[in-house]
Amino acid sequence: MRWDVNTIRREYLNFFKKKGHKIVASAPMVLKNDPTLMFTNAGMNQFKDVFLGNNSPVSPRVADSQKCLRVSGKHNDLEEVGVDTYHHTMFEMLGNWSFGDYFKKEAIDWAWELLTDVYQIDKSRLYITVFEGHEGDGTLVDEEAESHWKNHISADRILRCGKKDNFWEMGETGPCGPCSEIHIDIRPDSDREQVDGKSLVNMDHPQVIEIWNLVFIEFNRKANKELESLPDKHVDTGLGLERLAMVLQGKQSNYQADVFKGLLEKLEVLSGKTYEGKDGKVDIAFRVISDHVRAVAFSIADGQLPSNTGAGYVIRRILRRGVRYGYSFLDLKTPFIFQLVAVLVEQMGEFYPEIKAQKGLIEKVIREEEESFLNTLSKGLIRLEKLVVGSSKISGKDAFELYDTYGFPLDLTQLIASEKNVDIDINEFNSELQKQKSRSKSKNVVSADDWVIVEENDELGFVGYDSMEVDVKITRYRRLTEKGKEFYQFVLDQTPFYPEGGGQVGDTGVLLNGDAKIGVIDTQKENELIVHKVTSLPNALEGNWKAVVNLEKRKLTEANHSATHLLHFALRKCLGNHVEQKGSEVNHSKLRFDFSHFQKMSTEELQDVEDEVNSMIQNQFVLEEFREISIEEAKGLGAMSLFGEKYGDVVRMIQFGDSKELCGGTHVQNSGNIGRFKILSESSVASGIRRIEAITNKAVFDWYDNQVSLLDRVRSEFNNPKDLIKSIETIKQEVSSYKSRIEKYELQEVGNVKGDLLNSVEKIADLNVIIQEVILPAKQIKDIAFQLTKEVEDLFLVIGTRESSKAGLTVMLSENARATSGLDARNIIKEISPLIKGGGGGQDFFATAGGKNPDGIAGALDKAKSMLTEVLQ
RNA sequence: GGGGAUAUAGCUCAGUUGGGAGAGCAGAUGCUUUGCAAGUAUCCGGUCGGCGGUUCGAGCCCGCCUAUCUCCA
Repeated sequence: MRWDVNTIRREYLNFFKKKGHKIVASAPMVLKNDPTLMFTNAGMNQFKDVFLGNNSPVSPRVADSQKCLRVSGKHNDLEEVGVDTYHHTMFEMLGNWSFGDYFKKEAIDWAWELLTDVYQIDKSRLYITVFEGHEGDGTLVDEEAESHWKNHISADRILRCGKKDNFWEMGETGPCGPCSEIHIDIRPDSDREQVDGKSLVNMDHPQVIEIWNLVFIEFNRKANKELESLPDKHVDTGLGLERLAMVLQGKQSNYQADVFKGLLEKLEVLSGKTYEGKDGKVDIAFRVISDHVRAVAFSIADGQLPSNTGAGYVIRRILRRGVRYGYSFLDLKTPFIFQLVAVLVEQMGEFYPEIKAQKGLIEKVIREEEESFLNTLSKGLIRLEKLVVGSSKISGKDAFELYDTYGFPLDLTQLIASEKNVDIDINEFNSELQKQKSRSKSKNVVSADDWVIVEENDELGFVGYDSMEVDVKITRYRRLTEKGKEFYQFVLDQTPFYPEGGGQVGDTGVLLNGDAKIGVIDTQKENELIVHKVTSLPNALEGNWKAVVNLEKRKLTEANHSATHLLHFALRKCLGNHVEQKGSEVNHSKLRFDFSHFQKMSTEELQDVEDEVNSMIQNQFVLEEFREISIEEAKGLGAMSLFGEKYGDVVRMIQFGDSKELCGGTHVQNSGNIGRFKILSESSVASGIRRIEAITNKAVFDWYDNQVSLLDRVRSEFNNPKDLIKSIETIKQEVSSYKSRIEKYELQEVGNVKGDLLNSVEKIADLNVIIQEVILPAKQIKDIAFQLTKEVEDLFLVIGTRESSKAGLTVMLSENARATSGLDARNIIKEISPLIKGGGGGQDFFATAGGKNPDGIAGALDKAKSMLTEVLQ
């Protein structure tokens, strides 16, 4: 095939390279530094700062192929993808940019040249749209663009369109401008003769579609909604690679092009079904799955594992949608999506080396995720079956419980319900969802009074990187009520106390002024304010105070914090770069570190990580602190930054050896000061996220001391053997052999007692009566009673037993005994148990009682006997 | 961070108001068969996640842990 997708991409980039463009790599699809956006959803994302003027471009002319992900927005709700043949979650956007360099003429000329000359697209199928102007904005028809187009195409193929389609804005405010789109009509000639393609432009026709959007950024939208002309005008274009491939390969649907062909073929093999390219559920399933596997695989390659939060949750939902369609319509009930990864790597691995490099990880993660979801599904199906049986309606509450507790998707519930002609109360479902949302929001209530100003003064904030003791003034205070208890909060003009942040706990310490002494029990940040929590108010707040940090705790905390950095580094080294910090908590006694990783760490891995950290400690790396460094510089040096953290332009970077992290916390001066590092546990906090808890410094030595003394005690309990393990194994073996021997003897004992009881049978009327006191544990008396009732007909059994100061009674009546006597075991127990000062109960044939008067057993047995003789007379 | 759920034989799961721990599959053995697949009969297999409490008696009720799943933020 002449125009396979890799050739199309290469030719595009080559074309613009020849026109003086710098070819740049695709930015990651998963964004980590933009709070407004989770995923790259357009080619221009990585140049946002250039358009905003915050950053200068690497070159005035740039071109690339950008991987993008869209899961929401116009025409691109996740639930719509796969239903038609031309929308995707993940797609590649070819783009060329001019930053204050060329403008409309070149952009238009080159677009035309590339499409018609290089790609040889039939000119008679192309249509152009230009902006028609907007009165409110004071913008006019984009005659400039129109006149350039007229050099290539006849005027009757150029349409003027409105603001909705042909005026691009980045946001409420900011850079914007008119755009000009190239549309193509790929319908068969017979259709084209009947209906003019021009009339179908921008009409959502699947075969008359936009392929290239050229945006001319020439205005800035101000906050008052007015437009001002930009001094530097930019070009931003986007050409969808998948659509282009469809056009150049002469196909009617993106999914018929080679981009998806391999995936669909593999899926046909896996499912034994055939993709026909129509609108049936089976075909939709084919499209959904082949689309979603791309999105998921690339996200994982970008380091975003499926999880239960944020971007990871979006990825999980995409993958599960794929599984769901395979499950429902292709009858694929075992993991299958992971098997498509190899096809994807084969096809795209050359241009996107990240998926090739991480193929194994991607397959493993997808497979595990599929398995766990299929498990969830099958459990949910069973529950749903039970709900549907004999009912014409599923309540919203039940549907919500399935969804919320068992993770069973609503659409599957709906699907199954509709198959069985059962209704679901969606309104109730939604209101349950709403309740769940508000439950999650409610927090524990803390009430604070207004601030009271003590002394007007500047508040300089934290100075505790360098000093642990500082002369300070209290500038203000307020009262705080927390769970019914009263506290006070102080703000100081400057403070050596580290406020909780970056996982590190707030400092504790004291404030001193002459004889006055206030204990600071916690330090926290409230926006930019550092507040010190104390339990009581001194007589006078004014004057000069000395703020003294609890040095011992701070030092231990620092050792744990620095160790956390080394741990992070060691984990990435031993497990791979998919490891990322997901949370941490560091105090003076231990450290806790949560990170992304897809499976339980093995003992060996834990040992490797621990060894790596300890060797970094032994290397005695001197702390290198870059207190004020630009974020670009820090990243250029390879500093680790955290997802979800907000960083300013100037950051602080902490380095020990090769470990470099952006961090505001406090650290030891030399990694050697950490002393020693020991992992105590490795566990899971959510799927895909593991937690390590560890200790350092003195705590490690204490831990070893405890272990050694424990071992010593164990050793001495075994009389200090040469081989302790062997001794333990021997003892274990002996115990189990004694256990089985004891059981044998007990069985014999039970047999003996049973024999004695059988010998004591007394005939009263037609009943075989056994009334005896024996010495056996309660459990065995029960066994005997059940055995005897099978072996002895017409049994009337009452057994008493004593164990130290406790007494027990057991009554067993055969069916016949109950019938003849009219007695109930429960009644007998009720009558006789007071004699042993106790009570009990049971069933009609078997009842037990316990009491604390063993001396009453004889009387109780007599009474039982007389109850029997009385009713028989 | 918060809500909900689950934990019983090697595996998948039942277990009624608290009253003698079960099924299917897997495993062992015998029979059947030239052999396999299958059939058939018998057997083995359990700290009912852990700790504590209530009770005459707890797999079941209560409390606290641990692990896993799931939804929300």
